[in-house]
Amino acid sequence: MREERDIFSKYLSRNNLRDTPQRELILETFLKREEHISAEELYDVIKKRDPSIGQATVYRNLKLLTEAGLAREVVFGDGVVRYEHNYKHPHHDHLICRGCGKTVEVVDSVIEELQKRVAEQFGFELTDH
Amino acid sequence: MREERDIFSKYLSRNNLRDTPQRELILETFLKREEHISAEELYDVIKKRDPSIGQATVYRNLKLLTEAGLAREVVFGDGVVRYEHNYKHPHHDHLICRGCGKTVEVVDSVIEELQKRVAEQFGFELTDH
DNA sequence: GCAACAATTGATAATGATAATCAACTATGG
DNA sequence: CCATAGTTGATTATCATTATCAATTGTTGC
Repeated sequence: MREERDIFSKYLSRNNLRDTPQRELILETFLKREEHISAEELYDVIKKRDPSIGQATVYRNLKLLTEAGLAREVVFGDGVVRYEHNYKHPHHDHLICRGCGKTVEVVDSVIEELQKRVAEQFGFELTDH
Repeated sequence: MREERDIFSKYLSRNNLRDTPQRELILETFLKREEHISAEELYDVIKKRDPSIGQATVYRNLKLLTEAGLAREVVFGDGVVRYEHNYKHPHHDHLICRGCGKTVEVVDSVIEELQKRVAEQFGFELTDH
């Protein structure tokens, strides 16, 4: 948590961005959540602590956290972008139940390696999937 | 093309749905396209042949084609659903260039098998990814 | 500490893709 | 050919997200 905070404030000053109470609240709330969360959901949580916060601010700063390398976008295909931890939370895949929406995080190093190889075979550099 | 048409009309009659010129035009235009296409893009193409067609009709019937097993939705994460052939076009993955958007279709049976295995290991039945 | 200035915020309007609505129209079975 | 139920096209609504903009607030140099 301290580390993430450091990364964030370094990112801010390095980019001439400002440290605001809203940003700190958003960062803190995001870090507390271990599962992926949408901007809307995070907004709902944050509103309880600071009802004056605007949802645009949450959207904006989740993007900022992504740029700072602390968050990562995940797209499940239901039209909602979710965010999960990126710092010290290595890449993984998600199994998503079509029935109840429950998700499980999985990693298979063999699959990962094969995917990379397939991509390179076609002249692609694998950044994500 | 004949086969697809048969599948479609069978699907229609089996479900008390009607055969309309719009549906035929949409099916035909969709079948001609080998690459994935969005509802909007398909609408643009179809408009040239029948300017009176409504885009809602295109959206509706692409869904219908999907239910009939002729089309399949693909989600690339840019907020647009695209459709590709499903009949006699087995499952594959897409490599998508972040720069130019170019896509390549790939299949790796080892990856597929491993994915299935990982899913089952967590009690999931793999339907898609 | 404070003025000056640029970054940030919150509210709100705009956007873009897709879905819902509904009156007019049309395919199909009898 | 008629009745009925499905379909269409136009339009409005929705939902997530982004843009706008005036008001506010960090920050930096003095």
